[in-house]
Amino acid sequence: MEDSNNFFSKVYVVVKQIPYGRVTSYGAVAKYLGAARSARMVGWAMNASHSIEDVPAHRVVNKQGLLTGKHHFGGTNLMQQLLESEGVVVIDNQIQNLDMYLWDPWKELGTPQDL
DNA sequence: ATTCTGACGTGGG
DNA sequence: CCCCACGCCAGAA
Repeated sequence: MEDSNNFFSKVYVVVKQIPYGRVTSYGAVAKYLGAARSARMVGWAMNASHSIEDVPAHRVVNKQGLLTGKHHFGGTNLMQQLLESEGVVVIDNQIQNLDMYLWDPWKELGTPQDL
């Protein structure tokens, strides 16, 4: 648990930096961490984060802006409700104006030097 | 130990 | 435009 000072921990750090009403993609986070081709692990980390820390997993979607992991949130449309609650327009598990809500780690955090 | 799957992404046909 | 396969790594059967 506390030994998750690896890829998982990195993912949590980045995801936790996502501001309110913002979203990012698994691939973006993965690439930011240097594992551009391990986007799957990001999603896997989210699943683990469920029992570790308060990681806003609902702010992490696939590159299409589709709420692929909404099924893992417990409820059926809980993820969508959370996003809409933050001002994000979500229709049929699909984020509208994704380009407007997309949060780029490089743009906000800069280079992954602290990681 | 082996096999498959998985909250993805990209590329090829 | 749609379908399929590969890569990546970790965990479960």
